[in-house]
Amino acid sequence: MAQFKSETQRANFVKQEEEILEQWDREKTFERSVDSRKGGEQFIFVEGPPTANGLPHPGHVLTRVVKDLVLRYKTMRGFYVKRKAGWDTHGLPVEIEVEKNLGIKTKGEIEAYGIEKFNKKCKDSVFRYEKEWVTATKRVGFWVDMDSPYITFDTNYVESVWWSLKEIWKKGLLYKGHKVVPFCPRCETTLSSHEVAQDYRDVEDPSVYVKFKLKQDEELYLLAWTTTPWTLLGNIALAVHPSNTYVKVKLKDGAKGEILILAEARLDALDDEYEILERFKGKDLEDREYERLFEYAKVEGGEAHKVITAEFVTLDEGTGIVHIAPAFGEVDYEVCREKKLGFSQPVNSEGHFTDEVPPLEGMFVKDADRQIIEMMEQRGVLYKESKYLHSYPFCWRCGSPLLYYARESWFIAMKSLRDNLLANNEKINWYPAHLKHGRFGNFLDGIEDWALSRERFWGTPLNIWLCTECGKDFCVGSIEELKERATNTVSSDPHRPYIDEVVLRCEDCGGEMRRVKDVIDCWYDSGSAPFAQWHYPFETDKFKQNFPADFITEAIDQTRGWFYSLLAVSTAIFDEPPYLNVLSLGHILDENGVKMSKSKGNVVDITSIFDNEGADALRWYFFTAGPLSDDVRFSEQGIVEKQKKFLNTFWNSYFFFVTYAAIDEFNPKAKEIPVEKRNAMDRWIISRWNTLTNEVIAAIERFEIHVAARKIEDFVVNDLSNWYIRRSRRRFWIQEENFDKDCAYLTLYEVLVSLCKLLAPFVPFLTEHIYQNLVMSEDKHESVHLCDYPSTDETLIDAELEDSMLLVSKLVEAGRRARSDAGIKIRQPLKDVVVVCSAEKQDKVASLAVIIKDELNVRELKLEDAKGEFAAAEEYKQIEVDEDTALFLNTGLDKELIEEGIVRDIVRRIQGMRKDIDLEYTAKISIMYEGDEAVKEAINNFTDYICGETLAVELKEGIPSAESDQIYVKNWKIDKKEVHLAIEAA
RNA sequence: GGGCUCGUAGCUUAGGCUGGUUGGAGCGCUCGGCUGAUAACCGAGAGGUCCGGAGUUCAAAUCUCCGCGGGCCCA
Repeated sequence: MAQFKSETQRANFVKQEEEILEQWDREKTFERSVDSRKGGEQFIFVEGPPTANGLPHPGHVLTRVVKDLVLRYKTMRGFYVKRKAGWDTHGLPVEIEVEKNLGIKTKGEIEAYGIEKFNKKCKDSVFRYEKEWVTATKRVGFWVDMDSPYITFDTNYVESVWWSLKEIWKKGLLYKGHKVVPFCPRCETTLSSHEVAQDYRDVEDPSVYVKFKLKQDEELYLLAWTTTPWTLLGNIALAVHPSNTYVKVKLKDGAKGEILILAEARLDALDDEYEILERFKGKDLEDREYERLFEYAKVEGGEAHKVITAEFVTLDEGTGIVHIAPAFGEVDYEVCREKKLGFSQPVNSEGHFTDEVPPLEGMFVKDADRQIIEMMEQRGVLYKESKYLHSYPFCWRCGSPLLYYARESWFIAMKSLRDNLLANNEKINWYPAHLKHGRFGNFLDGIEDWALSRERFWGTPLNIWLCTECGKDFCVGSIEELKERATNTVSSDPHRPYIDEVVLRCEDCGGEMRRVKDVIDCWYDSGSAPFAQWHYPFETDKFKQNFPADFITEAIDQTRGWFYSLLAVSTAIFDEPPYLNVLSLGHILDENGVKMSKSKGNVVDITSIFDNEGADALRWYFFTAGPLSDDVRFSEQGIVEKQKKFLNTFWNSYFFFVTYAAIDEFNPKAKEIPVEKRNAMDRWIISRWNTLTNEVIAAIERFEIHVAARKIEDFVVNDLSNWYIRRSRRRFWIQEENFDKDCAYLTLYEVLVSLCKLLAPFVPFLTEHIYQNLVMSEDKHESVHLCDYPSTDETLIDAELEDSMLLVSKLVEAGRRARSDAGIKIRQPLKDVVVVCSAEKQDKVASLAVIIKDELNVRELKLEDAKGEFAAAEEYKQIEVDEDTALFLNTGLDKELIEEGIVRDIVRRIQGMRKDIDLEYTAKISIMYEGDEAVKEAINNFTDYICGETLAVELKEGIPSAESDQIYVKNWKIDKKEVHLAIEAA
């Protein structure tokens, strides 16, 4: 039979991982691992699609290894786990990347360049870093099917998205309205909220207090405040808080004795002395009409210039009277819509005043502030003016101040689905749990309609056609329907500009129908993944078998991103939750706790981690760092430490085993020894392993990955390596056939193999490497990833034994402390140690007495009842272990003990010398020595012991003075005695 | 500005839900020991305003409130 392959003491993890990768590729291990579970219960996963137009960074790698861990685990637990990769390919970020490359900035420039060419570039750009993504994904060990991924620009995908929008349209949930969006007047484009967040600056704006004269009352003014005077041209209403107190005040002097109204809490805003004439609630002002400030702009669609009440009015700043301009503020727009007020838009799409405002026509709004203030002053409606410092958003591309500006937009009426969203959210398990009713639940509570359309180029075209004659809208739900209804040819590419050419016939009036020029928000694309990846409903089965998902995971920023868009789309169409468990991950910060970003230049290059420490070290670092929901301060040093502490220790446990198993030609298949026949150490480590397995599975099921990983690490480092193997070493060194040695081999072998399985989802490379060498198979490789996940054998858990061992380790600790206090090193044997404890503990200690004697290097262990009065002689050193346990160490020495101490020192030195000259473990040697009488006598009395320990065939006095390459000489000082030792291979 | 979350030794962290001996551990540091699997390990030591403040309580790292700082989302 095949022998275990021998290993080097220091592992080359990176090289091993690369070999494993090749092997997985060659042997299609991933495909086999999935296929082997066909017929098993499904565990459904949906991949949150990344965009491959930038390099993957550590955060992406984290989500990928977490996905991988859970999916490998579930697979090993017997579930059939399909893993379709996905790519998010549409959207503004892609367009911006292309604009940059083309050196253009405005929509006009794009149109001049040609939408066809532009979109072609977008399509190419999307996969610019595909190779890097695929490489990193494979390298980190994420098993996902990248050969047949879903791609959001695919015609099939687009068709499914169209179908879903038609469902929403049929339910009457798709409507056209206005949305106030941040708009860059220079780039002529709206900005996403993400882009807006990129450049907030503290700026000084004019702070103006404006008097609005109430109708019917002479010289009675409402005092309003604004920092954007140019928006006053679009004023439609003034808002007050319904229940706050407002006052009518008479200004004492310098201000013509006029009378103003403002919130009582904001009287500080007045510069003048005043007298309060009257107090009333904001509600009392409702519906009072006031005179327009400027008579220029047209007002359409409703009433205007009256006082309304609104809860959002605050008393933190201003006057408690808020100027409302629906064209320039989101809240303004909403409240006007609610109160059915009119709309006024005196500014064009480049941010210049239109001809509705002759004195300012053609002026850029921000530049008009000065002139507007002067105009107000002339009319006597300006109460006062000052400067105001606040943070205001700027265009991150060109640095222009952004304007908030009402644009036409298509909406999904999510507000009307609020209760359904909340009900579906109840069916979802959130990790961490606080998100469910915290961040996410609160967000759903205050949900707004989804502004779906984007006035852009590269995206899923909005599938709505409008009749140019009668204005009727029609939503196309499939390619087939499009072809049926089209009066001209339909391109096979559903994108702009081809789709823009398709003309339909209006069923009502026979007029021409043309498509709305917009594309849709790419979040809707990815939110459609559960069905669109299967081209539902055009291919039915696959979707039905894969919905809803059992598990998704992404980082915390996706709560209002993908986590929401999935729920929103699924609720609107199926009224079901699209996923049942969602794991939200923290972010990767740099070493100083600051977010990694390109602009700060602190993004860690993940490929160098792969090349230096390897994927397993990185994975283990992530899994043990802390709860997955917490942010991680990423440090390469931390990864190196994990490698040293955990991977090396695991490797060395394995290395120890194969090294001796090779020497002994141990064959695990030839032995079968029931656990109960093995010794206490064996039964203990097996019990510990079974306890561990229980804990690990429970923790993974709770998504407490760090708890599982840390428990395994503790087991490997402390229980297995530093206790079981260290304590059992001598059993492996026995040269002849021996039952106890077989027990040790078998136990260590079983634990290592089981550990490989337990650890396989965590560190898939190292476990594969070790497993394949341990589980020998001549014809083909078996993979650890094709194994079943281990389960606990409760009959092998011996709680009492685990307990006893704990007590033993405490006693050993105490004994060492006693030695340390008495200044007697461990190599010096001592006569006895006395343990005073309860009868119950005595039994436990007695069963493991050998271990204590050996660890403490004492000849005898005596037990005394705690109740009895143990009178220790003078030479006993006492140490308290716990309330009812004490340990007494006999520090008295006699000649024999001293001699043995010397001898053990000599053996230790010789072993060190063997190591110095790299002797094989099994090589025989000759020993030569020189020393004083005491040394000579000790050596003579313990010749057999020395020879046995050091594999010496000869032990003689005198070291040849002649230089020889064969002889290795070293001079030592043992307890202040000069000792010269020499060894030579025999 | 709002919501959520995190903040424990130089660094990484346990404990916190359920308040109760001197707040544990690892890395690093000092001293000593052990070592033919392990740049490993063991013993002792130095190192803590448990972010700050207030409150509840006989008792607060833990519960409550207000701040400060990091992160995310929203404005």
